[in-house]
Amino acid sequence: MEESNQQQPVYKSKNLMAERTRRTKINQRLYALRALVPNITKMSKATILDDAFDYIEDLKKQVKELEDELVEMGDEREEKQESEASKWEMAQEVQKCELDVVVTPVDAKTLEIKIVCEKKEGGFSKLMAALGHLGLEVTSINVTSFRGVALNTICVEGELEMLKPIQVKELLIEMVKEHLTI
Amino acid sequence: MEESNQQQPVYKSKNLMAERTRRTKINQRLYALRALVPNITKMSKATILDDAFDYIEDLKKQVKELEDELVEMGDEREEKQESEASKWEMAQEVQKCELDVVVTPVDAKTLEIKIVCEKKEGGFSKLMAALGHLGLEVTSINVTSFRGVALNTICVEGELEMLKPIQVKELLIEMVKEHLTI
DNA sequence: ATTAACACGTGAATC
DNA sequence: TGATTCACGTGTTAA
Repeated sequence: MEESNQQQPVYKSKNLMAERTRRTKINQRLYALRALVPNITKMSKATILDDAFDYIEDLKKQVKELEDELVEMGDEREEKQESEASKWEMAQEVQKCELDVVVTPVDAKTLEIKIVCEKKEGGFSKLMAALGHLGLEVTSINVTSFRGVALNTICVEGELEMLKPIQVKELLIEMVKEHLTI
Repeated sequence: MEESNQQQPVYKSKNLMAERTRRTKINQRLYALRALVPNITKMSKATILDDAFDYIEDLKKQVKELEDELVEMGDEREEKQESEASKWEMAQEVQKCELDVVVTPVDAKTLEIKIVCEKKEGGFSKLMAALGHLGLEVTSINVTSFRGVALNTICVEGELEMLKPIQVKELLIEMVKEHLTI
């Protein structure tokens, strides 16, 4: 119950409202800051600032560590890529060939390979070895031969980021030319 | 010039000093915070808090991005390590393996061979080579592998007068034990 | 002279 | 109760 006869304080300063809004503003920012900082110990103005300080230092440290770790990994990654690239270059020598090799990507890790070639003693083994050497894991094979012609359907899985179907095809053509077609 | 008769203010509150130290404390933290934050626009209390807020948000964002990037790289790295490790483990496990080799005569010249064994790098090639060495011509192969276990169904033709199914089986078991089970 | 920002002392509330 | 913390109104100062 508010009484009508209560004193209305008379304010001398003109900047009263300005000061009020200023304080409100500061407090708002302060509380916003508090909301942003986890692990608040005490909700005091001083401690809020203190925790914010520590938190910023923590974040700075984290950023620095993560950046260091990242460049480190980046270096390793580049090294690996480079080594694989050189491997790849070695195997890159490709000639034209009129064999029937079809490489079809199934999904991100799987290729379907169809090869029609002349059947040769030991050739199939070498084909398997070649696929293994490319880092491709054979998950399924179906081979039938008739009258000296072999029909190979092979499913392989592997890291295909660096091994595009067309490249696999060219490698296989070379392989087949060299070892299988005779 | 200070006069000796100037009024010394009389303070009513007892918490005057406490309040003074409190304000000093808050201001110290505030200035410390300001020193920690780069790109200060205006040196006002409100703006200091505001800039600190934005800065923390910025740092949080940076940390998150870096972490994501790192996790991504970490996954790739782990995958590679894991693949190589599994390869290594597979290559190391030589002894323990229960084989399942079934040799069934189809006709006078044809055998159907079923082999269930652990999948090994290059093992399949050796199996093919071994069959060739036995004078058996492979006319049909079907291989599927799942979780490191390979299921081979092979049809071979050859001169079987001297090569009974049971002998082929024993030879294959030995062969698989020696080269395939890994 | 107007304004924005600040420090101060004080009363009140909280623990 | 004392000790802390806060909000408030005010005076002051620099732009």
